[in-house]
Amino acid sequence: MQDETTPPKPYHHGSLKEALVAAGMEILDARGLEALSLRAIAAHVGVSHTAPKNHFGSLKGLLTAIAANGFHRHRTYMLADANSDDPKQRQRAAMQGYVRFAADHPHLFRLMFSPALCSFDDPALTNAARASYGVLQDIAAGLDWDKSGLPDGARRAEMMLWSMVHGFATLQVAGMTPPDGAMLDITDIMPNFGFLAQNGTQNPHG
Amino acid sequence: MQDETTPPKPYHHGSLKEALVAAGMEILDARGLEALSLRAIAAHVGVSHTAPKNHFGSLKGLLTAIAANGFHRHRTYMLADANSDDPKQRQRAAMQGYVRFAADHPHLFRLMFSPALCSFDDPALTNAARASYGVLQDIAAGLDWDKSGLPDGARRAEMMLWSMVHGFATLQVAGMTPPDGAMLDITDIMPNFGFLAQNGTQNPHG
DNA sequence: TCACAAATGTTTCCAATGGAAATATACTGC
DNA sequence: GCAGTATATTTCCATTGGAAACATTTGTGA
Repeated sequence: MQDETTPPKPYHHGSLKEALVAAGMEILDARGLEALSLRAIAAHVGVSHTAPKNHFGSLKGLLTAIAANGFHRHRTYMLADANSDDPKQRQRAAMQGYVRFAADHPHLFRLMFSPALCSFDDPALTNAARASYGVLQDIAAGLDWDKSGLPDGARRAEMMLWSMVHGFATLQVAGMTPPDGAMLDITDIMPNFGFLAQNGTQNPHG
Repeated sequence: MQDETTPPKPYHHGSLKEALVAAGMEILDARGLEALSLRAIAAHVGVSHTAPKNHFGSLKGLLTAIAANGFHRHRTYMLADANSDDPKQRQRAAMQGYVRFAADHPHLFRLMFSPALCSFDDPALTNAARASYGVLQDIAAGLDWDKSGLPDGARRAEMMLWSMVHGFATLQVAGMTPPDGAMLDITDIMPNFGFLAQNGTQNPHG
């Protein structure tokens, strides 16, 4: 009963690993994190729900690979305007990229910061996450917000910057905006640290 | 076969609604958000897994009630030192309370900010969340960080404060601390806004 | 007091999920 | 060619949330 002109579906997929990650991304963006089941991903590729086990061990392993891929994209978003001449512009772009990524891929963003879903013991994931964090580190290094005299200024600067932008993105993804709810830009809530200050069109007083 | 001295378990619980919420809290703190199933909560109280439906409609309804209760506790944490004479001390205490709540009840904290798990259409939840947010609003109102000249300064001050403290708490709950990982205090990463500056023992340079 | 409705719980059943185990098929090195 | 490994399927199972039918208690109005 097999049509001879169309070759039968091969038993082996050939690049199932990559296909599963790609399928997961599509499901995430199209139907959300709650729809991202092992069976749904497998069905999207056209394999049985136990096939992924050979490549990822378990659902958590697959989600971990998806999250790692997400961190690569995340970093790309932050480096969007990395070639700009103006360092302030680069800094602004990185912050906005962090938030824009979360807005464009809210479910992927949630997955990436859910240790219950993906394993941060996996080197591929931790390396990707660290690379993404590195962009923030570079920015924080150029920051002179700290007049306290406390030690560990660099680490505290990073944590301040990360907390602010991550909190902003997280709350936005969760749909939690202040009561009256108009959309804000991350650069509009940043204090003036001697960076992000001369905000061109938006801040004529800089 | 029923022992006549011990009355048989009554068919009706009497205060199942409250008991289920309390059971959920205990499971959250003891076994985590992933263990918080409808059946687990019901079993903890000693009723069938369909009994909660009469009071909460569905699992999501029950989780919503638990989250609402969580926001009340959250607010209590933030108001821990609300009677202090020093306004700076009150502000510090509120920030630290926000973070301390997340550290003490990480799974409850995650639940409270998971719109996929609990319904923010429920007035009980939104009211509790708003009350908690009100504490932050009061603090932000006393903040003079904004020299930008942009409009909506109050709302942006709130969002800045909320983003920073929520991001810090969220990252901490997710186990994401900067690479070298020593624990920081939220007040040690806050910029000097003319508040939180004179940090007594920790900041002799204030 | 009694009939009857409403509220509260239970039992039973069902579909969906992730995973384990056994099996089938294809590739690879010798 | 042929054994051994890698890849994928089929089958089975425990767990989960929910729907439906039924049981028990409580409340209400004549």
